[in-house]
Amino acid sequence: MQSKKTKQGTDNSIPAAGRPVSIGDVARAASVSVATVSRVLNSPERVAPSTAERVQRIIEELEYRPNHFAKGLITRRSHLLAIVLPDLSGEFYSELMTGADEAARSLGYHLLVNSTGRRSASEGGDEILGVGLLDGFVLLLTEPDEAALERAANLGRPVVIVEADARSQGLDSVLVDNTSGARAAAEHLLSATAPDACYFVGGPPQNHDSVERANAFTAALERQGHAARPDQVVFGDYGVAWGERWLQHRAAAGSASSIAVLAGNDEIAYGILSAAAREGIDVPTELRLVGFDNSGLSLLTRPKLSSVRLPATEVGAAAVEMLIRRIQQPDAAPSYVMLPTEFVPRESSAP
Amino acid sequence: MQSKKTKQGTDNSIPAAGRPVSIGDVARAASVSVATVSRVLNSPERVAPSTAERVQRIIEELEYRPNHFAKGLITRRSHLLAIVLPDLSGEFYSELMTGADEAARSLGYHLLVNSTGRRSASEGGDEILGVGLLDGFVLLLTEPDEAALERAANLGRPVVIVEADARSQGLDSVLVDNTSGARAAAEHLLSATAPDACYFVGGPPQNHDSVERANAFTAALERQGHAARPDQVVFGDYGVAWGERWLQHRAAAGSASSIAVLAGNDEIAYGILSAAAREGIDVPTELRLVGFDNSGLSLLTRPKLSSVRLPATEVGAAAVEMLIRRIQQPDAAPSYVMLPTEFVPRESSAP
DNA sequence: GTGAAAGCGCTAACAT
DNA sequence: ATGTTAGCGCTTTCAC
Repeated sequence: MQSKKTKQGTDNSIPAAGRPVSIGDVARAASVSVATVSRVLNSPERVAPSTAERVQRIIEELEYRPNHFAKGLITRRSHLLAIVLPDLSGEFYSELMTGADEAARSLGYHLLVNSTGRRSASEGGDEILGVGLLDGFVLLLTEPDEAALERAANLGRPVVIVEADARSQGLDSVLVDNTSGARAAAEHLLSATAPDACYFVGGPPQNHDSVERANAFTAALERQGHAARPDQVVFGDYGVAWGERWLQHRAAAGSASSIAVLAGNDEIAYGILSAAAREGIDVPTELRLVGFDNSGLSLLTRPKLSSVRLPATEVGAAAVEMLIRRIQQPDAAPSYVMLPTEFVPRESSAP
Repeated sequence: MQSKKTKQGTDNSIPAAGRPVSIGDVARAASVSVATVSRVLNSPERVAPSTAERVQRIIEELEYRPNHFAKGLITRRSHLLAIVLPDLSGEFYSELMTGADEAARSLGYHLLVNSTGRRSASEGGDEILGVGLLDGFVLLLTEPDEAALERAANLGRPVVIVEADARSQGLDSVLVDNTSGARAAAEHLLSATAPDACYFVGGPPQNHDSVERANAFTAALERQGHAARPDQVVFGDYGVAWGERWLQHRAAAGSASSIAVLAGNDEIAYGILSAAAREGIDVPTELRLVGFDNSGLSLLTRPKLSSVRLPATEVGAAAVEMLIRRIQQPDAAPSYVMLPTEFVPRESSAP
């Protein structure tokens, strides 16, 4: 306000002190209209090369930076995306975020990462969704949650769901296919170990991924004509201690040798590995072992841990790409992408 | 545009279809002026309780959501913050982000996390800094980089620097004090092991943290009247293999027993631990071991790894709090915070 | 306590 | 190819 009155200097092409340089300042300095400056910025082909160049020079001289609030007020676009997840830690999430961030950047968007603390992603979402400056959301649901999906669908904004099938709500979704990698891992083990000596030591029995991995394992045995015994497919949790416990138990029963194990994740595998070392069971000659997740841990262990790689960066990238596509074509049919996991052989499962 | 013409229904208190509900729609429905609605939203105490309540009800009925572009156009505030870091992965970063995110949320802000890929945080910053919708930035610099700091200072926007002292540029900064934790760890080792049998197996010699940790270690020995021999303080890299190499080397020389080791990070410690297991050296009875970073790894190993905890969440929270303070008081004197690391005793270093 | 009106900086018709 | 002008939705004096 006052800056209007306190304008100093006689050259009115120089903007008033204090106030940031506006498109009007540029227009005045370049002796063109604001519309032309706007065109130089947004559709340079529609302005004469000579003017474009001159305006551009002034823009740089004045260090003009467009006001995105004003721009967004009209375009209703911020080029800001949010990815909402339950937790920021964990290798899977950070890789996913990296992939998402890269995809966003390469498509001219920026990514707002938001953890919801302990609460469900959709709940926390409500909060961030309120921001209103965001063009769309990637929602990561850890537990399938129909209510959460519904809320997401009623957001009135573009949303992509990760780790849950949201087709029922007409939303785009991207999922991880545990089956492909688990199958490959199981077949790898079966290539040198009899089906009745193969084991799956899984994570929580309620966990969706855990069950999917188990099923792929069971199916692989079945394809060899072997119906898995109950003790061949067991569940526990995703911790090291469970893996240790499992192996100790088998060792005590004298049946921890000449076997092959697919673990529900790398931590379980690590537990099995260290317990085996303590029991004097050699990996991989006496016990062949494959983890899951292909975490950093799998490179640390001796022997190095074979594992199944999750398509984390790909998931992030795919989600963002789908989101941007939806922003640009709000009425396109919902798409559904399933990204494969991949068996990564290392020392711990060598035949 | 066309929605203006296609307004249906005779009750003109009902907003035209298609267009989002605006403050004007609310005003009309409540038979007040837009100014009053604005007041209800921003300074309810300045409006009569009865009107406030009525307006509030209409707001909810209509599910009115303020347009933050319009709001920001005037207030020049988005309540959006960005934290720019070189990499999204790593436990330290994710904890830091969690702390930052929580602090931001609790102060009414939202956090935009941005990785700069391989490039320096300040470089990548330029990109995101251009966004213009952001109220301020937390910049994480891994390598001290005077040029980057200068650019950050000339941003013309609130910035807080993490992991680098930016007082020279008049910027707020928050740092990790390696010394406190390293000192405590060293003293813990010295409490039961002679100074000439204590070792520091560090990370890269160029790394600032690495050197700080080494210096604190050396100083602790000195306080016991012992000047560290060259072989007592060595540098390598931050990998497992370096730890293994170091221990194997000592074992080959027959001097890997009855010693105490402070490792430059947990991975080095893990390397030392597994090599020790292979050499038949018991931890902690023959070799007392402390890691650094207090990573997830330290809970996985057997025995569990003593380590030094980095104040990751605290750093994130402090940075965001400082940033918000600066946004609110742009002319306050630059502050400088140093957060202590903390020794966490576990099994691997038990006397 | 409330309303009228003037912008904030920009884009997008519509003219020329 | 360029200029004029009318808003976008909101906050904020300034009156009343």
